[in-house]
Amino acid sequence: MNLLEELRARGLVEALTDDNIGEALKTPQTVYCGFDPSARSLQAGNLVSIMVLRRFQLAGHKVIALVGGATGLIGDPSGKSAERNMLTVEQVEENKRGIRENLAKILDFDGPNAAIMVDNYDWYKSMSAIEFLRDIAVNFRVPQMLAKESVKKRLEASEGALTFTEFSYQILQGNDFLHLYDNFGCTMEVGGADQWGNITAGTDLVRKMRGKAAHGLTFPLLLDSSGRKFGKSEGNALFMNGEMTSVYDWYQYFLRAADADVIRYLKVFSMRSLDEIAELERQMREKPEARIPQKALAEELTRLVHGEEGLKKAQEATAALFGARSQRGGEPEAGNLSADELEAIFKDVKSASLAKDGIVGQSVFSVAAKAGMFASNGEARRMARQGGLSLNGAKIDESRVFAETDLVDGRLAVLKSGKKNHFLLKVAETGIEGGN
RNA sequence: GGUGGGAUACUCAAGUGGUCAACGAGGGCAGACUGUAAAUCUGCUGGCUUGCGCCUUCCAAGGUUCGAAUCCUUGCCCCACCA
Repeated sequence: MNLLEELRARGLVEALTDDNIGEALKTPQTVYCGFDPSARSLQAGNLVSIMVLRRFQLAGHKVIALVGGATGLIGDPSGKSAERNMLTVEQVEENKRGIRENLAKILDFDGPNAAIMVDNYDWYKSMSAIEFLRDIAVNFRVPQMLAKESVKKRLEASEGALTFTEFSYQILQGNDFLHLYDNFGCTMEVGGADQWGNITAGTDLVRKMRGKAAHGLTFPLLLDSSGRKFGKSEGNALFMNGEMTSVYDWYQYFLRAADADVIRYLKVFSMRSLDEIAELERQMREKPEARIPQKALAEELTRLVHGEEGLKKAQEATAALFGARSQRGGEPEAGNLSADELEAIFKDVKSASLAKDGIVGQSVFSVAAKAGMFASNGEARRMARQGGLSLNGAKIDESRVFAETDLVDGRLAVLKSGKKNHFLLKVAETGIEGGN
C-alpha cells in the first residue's frame, strides 16, 4: 500500500487538489504543513498534522514545519468566528521554541532526511507594503478570495465582521507556499480541512507564477462521537508540553476515549498497521470492558510524546488511582498507601500545599477550594452537596470538617471531585504555596 | 458622511421601569447506571461566612427615577441601506 492509499485507509484524506498526487508521491517530494504559534506548546489537536508529516517523512519525503510567525501576527479567519487576538513578536518567538521541541519528539530533525522548521516571519518582516501589493497581492482576485469557504463562513458567523487584515491572510499563506517552492522545492502542502482555502491559494499561486503543479491535501477535522473537537479535556487544550499538561492527564485523555472513537483515533495517530488495528477492534468487540484499544492508544501516544519514563509515571499513577479499585473492593488512594507512595504517584497529578492551620478544623470543601481545586468556594460547596467530593477515598458531605487524622502520615490527603479528578493536598512547611 | 438597527452570563438567545442574578436552549460539571465507554434519567451552573440576606453583573461613562438590563445623553464597536 502506498502512502496515499494508506492515508486514505486511515481516514486522513478529506480532499486533494488533484488526482495525480499519488503519481507525484512515487518520487520524493517536499511537503509542508503550517503551525500556528499561538501558544508555547502544540496541542493534541495538532497531532493529526504532525503524524501526517511523520508518515510522509518515514515514506522518504522531505518535510517542512512552517511556523506562522508572521501569519500568527495577523490571525487566520479559517474556522474562527471572531477576530483573534494578535500576538506580539516576543510571544511568537517564545512559542516557536516550544513548538520546535514538540515537533522534535515526533519528527526527525537530524539525519539524511531531516525535517526542517521555517518561520514565515523571516520573509515577511522586511517586506514593504509596496512590495507586498505589487509583487504578491496582484496575483490574487478578490472574487476568488471572497468565494472561499473560510471567508464566506466568517462573514456569516460574525455578521460580516472581517477585517481586511484577516481577509489578506490567504495571500500570505499562499505566498508562503510559493516561497517554499522557490527555496526548498516544496510541492505540496497538507493541513486540516479548514485550511483548504489557504492551501489552494498557494497551489494556484505556484501554478500561476511558476507554471508548475503544486499539490494540496487536507485531512478531516477530527471530532469525537459527540461532535466535539478532538483533544479538549474539560474544555482545556491538551498540550504536548508536560509542564502545561501533565503526563498523567495526557495519558488519561486517550485512555478515556469512547469506544465509538478509539479505532478512528488509532488509525489517525498510531503507527500500528491497519491489520493490527483491526485486531484491536476485534478484541474490543469481544471484551469492551478491557479497553484494550484505548490502552494501546494511550500507551503509544504517551510514549511518543513523553518517552518511556513519562509513560511509566502515567501508568503507575493510573494503576494506583484506578487499578486497585475492583480488587480491593474500595477506593485505593489513601488508606492503602503511605504518604511517600502518594507523593510519588501524585508528582504528576494536580497538587497544592496549604499551611496546616488552613486545613485542620476547616470544612473540607473550603479547603479544596482554597487549594485551587475549584474556581470558587461556592463551586466546592456545590460539589460536596451533590456528593461529588471525597476525601481519602470516602465521600464527604458539606458539613464534613477536616480532622488531624485525615492527614496521611500527618502531611498529605487525597481529594477527589467526581470519579476521576484526583488532587493531592500537602501540608506546607511554611506559609502557602500553590502547586500545579 | 447620512439613516435605521444591534451589543445581555461560556455560546446562542429571552427580557423593553419594580415580582431580574436575569426565561429558554446548547455547552460544562456532578449524581444514579456502567467498562475511567456510550446512551438515559436527575441536580447544579456570578461571588460571599448561601433555605427567601448581602455584594458585583446585562458595551462604557454620565443622567432621570423611590427604583433601570429596561428611559435619556454622550462615547465606542458591529450590522444594513444610502452616499
